[in-house]
Amino acid sequence: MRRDVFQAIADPTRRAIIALIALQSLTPNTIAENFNTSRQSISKHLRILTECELVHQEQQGREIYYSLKIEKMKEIDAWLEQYRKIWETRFNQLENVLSTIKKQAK
Amino acid sequence: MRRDVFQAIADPTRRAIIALIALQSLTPNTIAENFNTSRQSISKHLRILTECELVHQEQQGREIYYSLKIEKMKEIDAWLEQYRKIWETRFNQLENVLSTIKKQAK
DNA sequence: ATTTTGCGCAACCAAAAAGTTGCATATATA
DNA sequence: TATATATGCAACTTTTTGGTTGCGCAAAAT
Repeated sequence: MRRDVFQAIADPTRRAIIALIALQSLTPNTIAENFNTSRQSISKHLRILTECELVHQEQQGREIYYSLKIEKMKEIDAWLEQYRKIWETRFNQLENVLSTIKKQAK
Repeated sequence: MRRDVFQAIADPTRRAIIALIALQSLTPNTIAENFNTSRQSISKHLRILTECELVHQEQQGREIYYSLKIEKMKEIDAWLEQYRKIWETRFNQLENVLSTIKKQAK
């Protein structure tokens, strides 16, 4: 059972859940109301998100509030960093080319 | 058949392929040499990456060179942006709290 | 011209994932 | 106390995915 952040965000429903609980804690039922799927399937997605340590649970009476562990999202950001470097370099190279052309035009 | 960038990067082999061809174009055979899986399975991953428009193919005789379309990676970056805003805001809030504590300490 | 090489594609298979159904458990409420 | 509500969990089904095998085709090498 692969269980990492990349796997977690691969599913569109999970990305939508992430977006929902990014700013406020919500219960499974409330989350499920936003989708046209069953509570149980949302529950399953929440379990996966929990296993990936992407969400935090807080029991309050018989309700469980789920919220996003935003720090975990930084893992994706960190992975992306290497590619960000590449596209920035390419952009700079393009800039150099453009400025060279400019100079030659004078 | 869902086919988006998030689905593409969900598989560790595909992430490794992306890393491999990020800086230089490679043929399927060369890519496959870096893994202990068959050429065909790599070929299949390349097809998925192509369908997601994450890679670019360039035929050269009977060889096909694959390279990363780095711009596509920016889609992930764009998606991440909304969460980056959140964690930066939270950091600033923490900063405010800390500076308030500092002031009170004086 | 024949053989080898690089590749994609389709068919198949096993494993995993997504969703459903049914239940158990704990907390509220009447 | 009996009932309703919120939830997790396990079993089952269907769909998707990753991988293999076996082709066919075109380009290179012999």
